[in-house]
Amino acid sequence: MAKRARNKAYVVWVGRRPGVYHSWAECELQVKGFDGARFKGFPDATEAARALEEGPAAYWGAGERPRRPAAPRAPDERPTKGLCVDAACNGAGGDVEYRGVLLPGAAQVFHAGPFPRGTNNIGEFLALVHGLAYLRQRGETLPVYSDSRVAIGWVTRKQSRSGWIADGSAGAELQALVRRAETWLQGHDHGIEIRKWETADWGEIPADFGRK
RNA sequence: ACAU
DNA sequence: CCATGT
Ligand SMILES: [Mg+2]
Ligand SMILES: [Mg+2]
Repeated sequence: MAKRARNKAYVVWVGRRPGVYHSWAECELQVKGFDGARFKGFPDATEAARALEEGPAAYWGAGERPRRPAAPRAPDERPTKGLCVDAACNGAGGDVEYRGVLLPGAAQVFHAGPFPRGTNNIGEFLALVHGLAYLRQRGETLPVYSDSRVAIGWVTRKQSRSGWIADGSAGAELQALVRRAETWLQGHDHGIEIRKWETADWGEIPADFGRK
């Protein structure tokens, strides 16, 4: 996997001991639980050092993000019929749960978890497969919506590509559920339409857990 | 970069 | 700010 351009240096303007740090772990010690802390990551130590001189004012936030999400761009086109699925994960390696919600109305029709030691993508994948099985069992012809490109991709190829599954670091229960989901996909021609939920246009998917 |  | 993925 092409690694993301990750921050390598962190400037702490306000914290236990202001300065430049070379790992998030070090930075976090200076900043976590420190009221009014101001800090930011940079690609390298040179940029971080310059930022330390300039002060935090040049770099907007103080750990605060916009309180409200951006407004949907096309709420008029928001789907009114279908099964929406979503997952929640308490950090990579944290607890995973997922659910499905039926439109119109957004009534919850299934929910599973929390299961220990998973990832966002494992949850999104299980949610989507559960949605397909749910619709198939009832002979429903509705589309399923997911906001996860990763999950849609895995389901389309009927196999997950989770690093946490591949190397066995996911919880045993999740490991088994993913395996079962893959087997189910490979054995059923569900014929259900899978659609991407366009969050930027329509707002959060109705199945969202609202924890962000 | 994009989606979470 | 972190992490999981294409
Ligand atoms: Mg989601
Ligand atoms: Mg969500």
